[in-house]
Amino acid sequence: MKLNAIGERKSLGEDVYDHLKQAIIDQDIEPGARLVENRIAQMLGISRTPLREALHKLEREDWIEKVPSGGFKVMTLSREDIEETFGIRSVLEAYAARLAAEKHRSSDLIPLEKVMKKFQECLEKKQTARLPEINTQFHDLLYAMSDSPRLIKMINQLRAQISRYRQIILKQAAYAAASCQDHADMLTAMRQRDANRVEDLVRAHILKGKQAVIHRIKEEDARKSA
Amino acid sequence: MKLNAIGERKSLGEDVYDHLKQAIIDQDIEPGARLVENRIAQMLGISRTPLREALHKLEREDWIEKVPSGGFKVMTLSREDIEETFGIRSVLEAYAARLAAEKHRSSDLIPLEKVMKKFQECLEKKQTARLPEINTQFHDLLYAMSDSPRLIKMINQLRAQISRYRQIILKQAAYAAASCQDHADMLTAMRQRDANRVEDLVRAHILKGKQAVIHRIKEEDARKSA
DNA sequence: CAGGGCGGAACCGTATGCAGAATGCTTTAA
DNA sequence: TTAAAGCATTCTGCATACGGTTCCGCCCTG
Repeated sequence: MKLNAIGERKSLGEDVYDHLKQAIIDQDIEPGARLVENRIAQMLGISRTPLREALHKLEREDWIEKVPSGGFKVMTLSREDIEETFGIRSVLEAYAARLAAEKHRSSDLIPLEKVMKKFQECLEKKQTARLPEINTQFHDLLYAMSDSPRLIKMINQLRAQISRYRQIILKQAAYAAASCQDHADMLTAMRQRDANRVEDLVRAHILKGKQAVIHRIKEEDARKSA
Repeated sequence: MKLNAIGERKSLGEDVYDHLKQAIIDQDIEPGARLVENRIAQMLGISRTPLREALHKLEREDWIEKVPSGGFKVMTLSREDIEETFGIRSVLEAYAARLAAEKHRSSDLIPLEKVMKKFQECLEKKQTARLPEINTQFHDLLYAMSDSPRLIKMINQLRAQISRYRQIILKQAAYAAASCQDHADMLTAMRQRDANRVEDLVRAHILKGKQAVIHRIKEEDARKSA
C-alpha cells in the first residue's frame, strides 16, 4: 500500500480513476474511443484488476459507457446532453445558493469577497487565463456555505462533466464582464441574506453560461458544415 | 456469458450489484455492517472479482463507503442525510415536472390519469399496500415526460436511497389522502400546461413527504430513548 | 466480382494465487 | 492482575491465469 504526500492511502485503482478522468476531460482520449483493457493496463504499467475498478467507477459517473458486445467506450456528449446538464445545474446551484444565503455565517463572506475582487483584478488586467480557476473558487466557496455535502458533490460532478465547455464561457470578454458583475450582485444579496434574490441570480448566471456555450457550439457547427 | 429472460447480457457483477443494493434497501444487511469480500463471495457462490466490481459501483452511489483501513461498510443515513436528500429531490423533481408541463404531448396524460384513478381506487378500498408502487408509477410517468434522461436518472437514484423512508409516508392515512389530491391537482395543471403551478405543486408535494418522514423518525427516536 | 463461411487473433468476464497490512488473541512479565 | 508484546489469523489489494465470445480478415464458392 503506497502513501501519497499527505499520508493518505491511495490505491492504484483510485489513481488510475483520477488519471483516466482527467484524460477524458482533456480529450487526451478522444470521445467515442474504445477502451481496451490490456492496452491501457500496459500503458500505465499496472494489471487489469485495478484498471477495471476504475472503469466501473467511470461508467457509474457517465464518463464512459458499456458497449453491447462488452468493454467500454468514452461517452460522447451531444448538444442536447450539454443543454440538459446546464439546466440541471441551474436548479441545483440555485438551490445551493439559496441554502448558502440562509445558513452562512457573516465571516464566511470575507474569503468570498476576496475571490470576487481577485476576479475583478484579473479581468481588468486582462489575465483571462486565470479566470476559470478563480471563477470556480468563487462558486465553490459559495456552495460550501450550503452545508449540504451531497448537493455539493452532485454539483461538482455535473460541472466536471462539462468543464471543457465551461472554459469557453469566460474566454468571451462580454460574458466574463457580466460574470464579474453577477458575482458582485450575489455577494451583495448574500450580505442581505436575501435567499430569493441569490437563488435567482445564480440561476440566471448559469443559464447565461448555457447560452454562451450554445452560441459557441452553433458557431463551430456552422464552421464545420461550411 | 449467461443470458436472462429477455436475452440481455447480464454479467455476474451487475447481478450481484442489484442483489446487494436490494439487500441494503431491505436492510437484510444492517447499516454500518462491514462487508467481508470472502464471506459474501462464498454466500453468493461466486469469486471475489465480480463482487469487487459491484462493491466499487455501490461505493460510487453512496450505498457503501470505504473504511480507512480498507474494505467497505454499509452507509448509515443520519436524519440530516435524509432531510438533505428530500430537499434535493424537491428541486430536482419540481424541475422535472416543469419540463414535463412544457414538453408533454396531450396523449401522454392518458396513462397518467389512469394511474391517478387507480391510486384513488386503492385509497378508497383501503388497499394501502399497493399505494407505494402506484405512487411511484405516477411520478415515473410524470417525469418521463420531461424528456431529460440524466435528470430522471438522478431523481431515481435519490429516491432509491431513501426508498425505505418513502414507504412510511403513504402508510399514514392523512398523507395518503393528501397525496391523492396532489396528484389530481398536478394532472389538472398539466392539462393547462401551467408549468409554474405544476412545479410548485410537486415541490410542495415532496416537502410534505419530507415532513411526514421527519415526524415519523422523531416519533421513533422518542420511543427509543424512552 | 460479390457474398458467405471459416479460422485465428483479440478481448472480456471470471477465478485463483500471493504478499502485505490490520486485527485480535494469547502469553509473559512487572 | 494488568498491560504490553508478539504471533497467528484474516482480509484486502494486486497480479496472473483461463475459458469463452466476438470480431475481423481471408479464402472459397457461386
